[in-house]
Amino acid sequence: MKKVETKIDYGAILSKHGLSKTPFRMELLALFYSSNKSLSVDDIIHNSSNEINKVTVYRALECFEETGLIHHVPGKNNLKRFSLCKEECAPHQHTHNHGHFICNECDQTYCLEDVQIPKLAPLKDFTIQQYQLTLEGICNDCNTQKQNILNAGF
Amino acid sequence: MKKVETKIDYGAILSKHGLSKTPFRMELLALFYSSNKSLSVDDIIHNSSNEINKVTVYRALECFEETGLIHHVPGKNNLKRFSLCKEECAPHQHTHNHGHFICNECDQTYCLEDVQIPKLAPLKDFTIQQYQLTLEGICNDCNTQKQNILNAGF
DNA sequence: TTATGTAATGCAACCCATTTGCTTTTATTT
DNA sequence: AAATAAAAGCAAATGGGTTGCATTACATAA
Repeated sequence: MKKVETKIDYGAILSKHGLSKTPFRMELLALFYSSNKSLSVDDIIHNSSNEINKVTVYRALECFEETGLIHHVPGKNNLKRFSLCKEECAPHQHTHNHGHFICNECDQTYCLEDVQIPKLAPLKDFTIQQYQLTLEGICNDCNTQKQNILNAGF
Repeated sequence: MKKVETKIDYGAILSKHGLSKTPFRMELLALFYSSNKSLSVDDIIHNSSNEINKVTVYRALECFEETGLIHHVPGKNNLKRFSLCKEECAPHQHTHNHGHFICNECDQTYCLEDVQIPKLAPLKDFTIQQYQLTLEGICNDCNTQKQNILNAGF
């Protein structure tokens, strides 16, 4: 069976969200689409084909988030991390009802699209606006890596 | 009915955890025991009776956490916050299965001891070590404060 | 396609929480 | 009280993130 190549028009997506389609932003969007992991500013800088200023990265991420393209996820070490919004998110109104997984080995954050957060009863002392579920542990990438090291004979 | 005054021997607690009982650490421990909120480094410095160096605070918090006296909680603005461990926590092995509430008004973090996180089924791609539920919204302190301002006639 | 307003980039410098190295002081142990 | 270990203090560094401003690239309409 032939695999369907879905070509994504990143330029169109940017335009639709009122953003200029610059080379860097095209590449950044592509990077988000091609990664199942979240991205930090460092990840982005290291994965860019051209030298890119960190301020530019921060500002692009800010715009992307404001227009509903990406959302920030909880991260290790007080580090900013962002993931693609799979569902349609309105600008300034992200509604992500999924959990997140943080790997204690590689500090990566994954979105758990299929882990829904259970509805909560209202609390006496607090007005809840939103809530999130964060799991911590070891991701498969790191697990298999460790396994390989063990098998190598240590 | 007479309220039972439970006098806590902070010195004994420190010793039990292998820590020297210095004036500052005694006071710090007392501060944690007397607060139902989490504490930031700033909170601690402002609530200390003597001038205290921030490095000292950071290192005390580190020790306290390592020995299982306190645990760090998720905080607003990438700020470190800590809360007393109510349950017994082993050193290097905190097991807090309760939720946390972050107030978007005062940036305070509260431990929700009575909000248990529902057990999760194991995940295919991840080994879960622990998980936490973080709520966001407005705490009662801030709510009533706002109410008072409204009632004042604005 | 060229002019023009707007958005994006780059650079330097800054902010501020947290960390590190090292010395001095204080607490604990013998 | 002396010796040892832990904690506190100080100065300086680290590093993620931000701001102001000048420059360049993009988008739109003439």
